[in-house]
Amino acid sequence: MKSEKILNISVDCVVFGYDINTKSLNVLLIERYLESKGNVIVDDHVLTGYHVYTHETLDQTATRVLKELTGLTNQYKKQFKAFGNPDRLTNEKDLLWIKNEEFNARTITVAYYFLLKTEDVNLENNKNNATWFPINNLPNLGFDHKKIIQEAYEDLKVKCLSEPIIFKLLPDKFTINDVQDLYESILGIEIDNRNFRRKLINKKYIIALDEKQVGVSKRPAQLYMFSKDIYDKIFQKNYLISI
Amino acid sequence: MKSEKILNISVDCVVFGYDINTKSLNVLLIERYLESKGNVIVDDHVLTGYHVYTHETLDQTATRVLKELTGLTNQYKKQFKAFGNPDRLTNEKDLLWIKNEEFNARTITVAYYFLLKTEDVNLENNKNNATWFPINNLPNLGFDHKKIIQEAYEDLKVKCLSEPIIFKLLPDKFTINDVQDLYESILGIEIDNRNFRRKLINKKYIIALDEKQVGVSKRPAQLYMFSKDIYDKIFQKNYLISI
DNA sequence: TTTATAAACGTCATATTTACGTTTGTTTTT
DNA sequence: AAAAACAAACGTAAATATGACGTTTATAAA
Repeated sequence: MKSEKILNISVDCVVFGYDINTKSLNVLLIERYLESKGNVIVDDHVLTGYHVYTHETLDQTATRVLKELTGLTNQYKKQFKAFGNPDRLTNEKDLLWIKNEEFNARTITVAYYFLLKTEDVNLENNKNNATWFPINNLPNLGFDHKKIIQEAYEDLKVKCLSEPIIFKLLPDKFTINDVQDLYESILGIEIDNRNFRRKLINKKYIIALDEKQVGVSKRPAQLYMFSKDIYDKIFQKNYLISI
Repeated sequence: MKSEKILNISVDCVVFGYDINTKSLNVLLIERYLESKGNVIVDDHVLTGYHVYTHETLDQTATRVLKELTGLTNQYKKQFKAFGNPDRLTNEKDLLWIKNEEFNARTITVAYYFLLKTEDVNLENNKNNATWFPINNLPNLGFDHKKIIQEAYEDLKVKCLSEPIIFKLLPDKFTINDVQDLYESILGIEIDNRNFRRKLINKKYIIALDEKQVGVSKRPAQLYMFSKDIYDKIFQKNYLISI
């Protein structure tokens, strides 16, 4: 680690990963553990984050934090909100933790979320006991990180309806049902398969490959890919007012 | 002004105001002026903003900044992005200004935008020479405020298509054509009046009043209002996937 | 009373959505 | 080799929404 001045500002990262096998939208959390004189004082989970170095952009901090946690670079990243209430880190456990780690309780954090595939992350021998948790079954969370995750999730829900970010959570080659399963996971709704299928297949930027699933125990499904190039050409501007 | 510690974090506010008479979407800017030994060194415009006090939430800072500028409270406010690149305030003029005002060049700013009506703001005897500028005809801007305004505007463009925030820019009682004019101003497009009219009138939350325009030199138009209550009931969730 | 003009209404073709039923192609079982 | 199981894939008809226009109407001003 370079020795570098830090600002009283941090970046926290909500790492969303989709597990295509279990059809589960997960969040990557690290363990926060502190004991004193044999007593466990803090034992919960938090988002991964770090202070912003003086020479860094906020985006660079986020990228660095993700890389240190997962080894991954070039993943979809979105800055979605800054959190800076004076009372955001003032519960008892957090204050003990802050004292131990020697940072300032009034830290403003700029929160990002990442979208990636759980299968791309190797969690073996990671130092922070990083673990995936289903978005609907989160553990006890420290600081105000429950709120941060919730707001990230809300942003994701809204955004996936109007932008093709869903494909960031899927492998390059996917089936129509994969996409439907993912929408259902994120939104918590059921979608009619026949209508969804037709809608998606009719998109110019959803491209059928000369490939099918392999190793499945039922009729193997057609594989598709998403073409960002075609998408960008079509959607210069779609001014549909749908209030 | 209370004497209060400040953090190395500021809030900048993009104040959007719609002038229903000139049909112009405007941004409220203040003058930045500095001379030294008779020479004008800095003379341009900037957003209004201020450092975050240690006791304040970011939202409170934004509210305070708007109040000091316009006297208004309870206006629509949205935190849309944090800007914190190390080089964001490093051009020559900005450095001179920063030196003069004695603040730190590495200031991270959390940017908000407000939506209100120009007519609600009284600009007489305001200290900062605050002036409205049409969004499409902005003056020279200091710091990275041009970029901040552009990003606010992009966010507004996207958001006004899917959320009824447009009514925050209009008086409580408006005509259908007022709404169309505003959409056209914001989006820079032309909309078919007959189709727009039908679409809007069919919304349950657009309520015809027992009132018409007064003092117009043509057939006076029917006045409508927007009902947030009805809107919220209808749009618990509208899961239309429109990627 | 007429005229000018913006407000307001109407129509039709096409596209999209919703709500279902049916067929097909694999793998697995018999 | 045939049958069964089942998800993948296709189909259809009604309802709703959209896009592109033409027409009528109410009011103020002439």
